[in-house]
Amino acid sequence: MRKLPAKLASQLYGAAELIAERGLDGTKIDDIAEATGIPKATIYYHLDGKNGVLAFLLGDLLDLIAGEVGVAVSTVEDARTRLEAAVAAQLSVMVEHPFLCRALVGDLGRATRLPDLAEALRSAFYQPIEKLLADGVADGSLRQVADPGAVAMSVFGAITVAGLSAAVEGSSTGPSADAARFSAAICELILDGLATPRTRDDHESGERP
Amino acid sequence: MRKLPAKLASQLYGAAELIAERGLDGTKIDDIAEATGIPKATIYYHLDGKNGVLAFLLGDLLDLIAGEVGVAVSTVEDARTRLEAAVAAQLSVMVEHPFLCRALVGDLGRATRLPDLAEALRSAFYQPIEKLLADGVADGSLRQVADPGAVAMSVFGAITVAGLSAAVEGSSTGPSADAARFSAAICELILDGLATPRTRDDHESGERP
DNA sequence: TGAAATGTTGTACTGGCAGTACAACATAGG
DNA sequence: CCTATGTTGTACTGCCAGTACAACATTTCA
Repeated sequence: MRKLPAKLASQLYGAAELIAERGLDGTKIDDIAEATGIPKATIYYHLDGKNGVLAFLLGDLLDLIAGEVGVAVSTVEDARTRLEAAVAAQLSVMVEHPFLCRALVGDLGRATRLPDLAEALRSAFYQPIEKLLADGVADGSLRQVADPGAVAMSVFGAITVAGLSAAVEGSSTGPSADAARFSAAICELILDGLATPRTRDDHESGERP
Repeated sequence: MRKLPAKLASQLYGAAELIAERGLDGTKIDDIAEATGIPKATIYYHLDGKNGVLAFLLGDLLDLIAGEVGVAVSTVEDARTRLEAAVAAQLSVMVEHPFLCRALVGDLGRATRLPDLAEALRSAFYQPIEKLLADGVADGSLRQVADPGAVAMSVFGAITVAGLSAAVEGSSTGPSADAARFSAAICELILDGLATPRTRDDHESGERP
């Protein structure tokens, strides 16, 4: 069931929009066959049914994200700069694959129940961030926080939800402009915060009860 | 659908864990009937099938969240303080209803395709935040940002994903401790940001001596 | 009280669709 | 040319959501 021929793989992408639009449940195997031009029997020959189709498509997306983020993160810059690059990379891949992102969010439950995908999700989205935050504390470019795990999860949420919303909504300005806009907004938020300077000073004397 | 009798409503909650665990697809109507003690025919008499069950459960959760957050937001404090209260309120409801939260995230696609729920989702989660950010700029307790919509979406993501993860993971310390921990982490992040003070000065020309 | 309205439930059935079985056909490569 | 492996049409199976409906229960109110 592994190593799908390249031709079939590319045809399969034709199913992404369908799945994004109606969800996997609302999509019949015969619809997928028709939309992709791959006969039903052939789909079953290579893939493990509907879930297999989803797993293939999303696995690809996650690999792509993990790859781009991986590149963005492996520079010699300080962690803060790499964090900005990682945010931009993740958003850019997401915005360029709106159908896959919509399929992902729409069938998130299924995706997390497919063992490989659950792990791929984690390593594409969450882990790079967790690591960057730790690096940042080490190299002094990011603040030490009280609960790094919880903060990493929130940062992950901020980026991912923004990315999904960008992917879902589409835009007038084109994908790369979108990615840049969201990326700037997220970095502004997670790096500088929303408190006005006055309020910030109130806090710096004593950390918290 | 008409108004479900209170007794049935309370029994229906027995289905939440099932749905959270296996997803709505993996849950047969007969399983729901057995788990709740409500005969299948009765379920169909009152509700619109499986989706109806999900819609009822999630609708309830969203109302609860919207309600608590609504209370937290309607004080006379400044927007920043109210934002902290709203975060705490949302997390506390989420952590207290882990099964419903897991069902929500697992069947997010379905949920967003159920018209009432899509709107309820938006008004429970996103809108209060959007409003608070605007209020904060007005009353000076929060910074003006370049792209308020994108920032609101990210804040929404930070809170919601953290809440979901708290709900999914469960905890050793008990629900209210969890909510407090995450709430503190999120506020630290979205109010003060992660950049070290040195780096912050690089950005805001005349802010601090 | 009694009878109509409304709700409750068991049982039996239907239809749609995922997944399977398999045979016929194609193609590659050794 | 013969065997491996891949491709595809067709026909079938089994599961399960949803429906139909009749029998029974409870509430309402005249």
